[in-house]
Amino acid sequence: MASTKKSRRYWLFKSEPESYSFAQLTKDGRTFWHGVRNYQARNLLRDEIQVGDGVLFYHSNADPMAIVGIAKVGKAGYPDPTAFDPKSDYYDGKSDPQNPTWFLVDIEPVGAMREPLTRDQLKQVPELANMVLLQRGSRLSVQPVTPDEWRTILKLGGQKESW
DNA sequence: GCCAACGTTGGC
DNA sequence: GCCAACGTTGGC
Repeated sequence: MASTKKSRRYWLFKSEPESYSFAQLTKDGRTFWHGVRNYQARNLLRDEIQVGDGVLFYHSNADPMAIVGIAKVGKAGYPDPTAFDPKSDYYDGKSDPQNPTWFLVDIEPVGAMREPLTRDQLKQVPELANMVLLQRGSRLSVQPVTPDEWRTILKLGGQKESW
C-alpha cells in the first residue's frame, strides 16, 4: 500500500499492576502486550494500532485505579506467540499458526504522570465524560482515546507529547 | 440461530 | 467480597 501518512492515534491499555505495572514497563524498556483474548481488542491490536501511536497506561483492580503513564507503540500488530505455547496461561489450541487468532503490539515507555490520574479524579473532568474507560460496564482492555481526551489527560498529568 | 447458563472483568 | 455487565459456550 502507498505510504499515506496517517496521523497518530491514541489508545488506553489496562493492566493490573500486580501482573504488569508501568514501573515494570519503565524498567523493561519495551514489552509485548500479550494475552489479550477478546475479539474487539484483538481487532484493534491487529488492524488499527500503528507504530508511534500514543498509549495511556491504566492500572485496573488497583489502589488507586489510575492512569499512571504514557507509552508509545514500538511495533504494530503481529501474532501473539503465547497463543501457540501449550505451557502458557494464554495458550489457545484453537488458534492456527497459519491463520492466527490473537495479535499483539509492542509498547515502550515514554514517561510517568507527575501524579497518577485517579479514576475518581478523571470522573470529575467534564471533557472526559465520554471516555470509554469511564462508561458503565466498559471492560475492554484495549480501547480508543480521542485526541481531545488525550490532550486533556496529558495536561492533567503534566506530560508533553515528546516523540 | 436463539438464548440460558456459565465464566470473567473490574468497579465498588 | 459482592455483583453488574458483558462475553462465550453449547444444547436445542
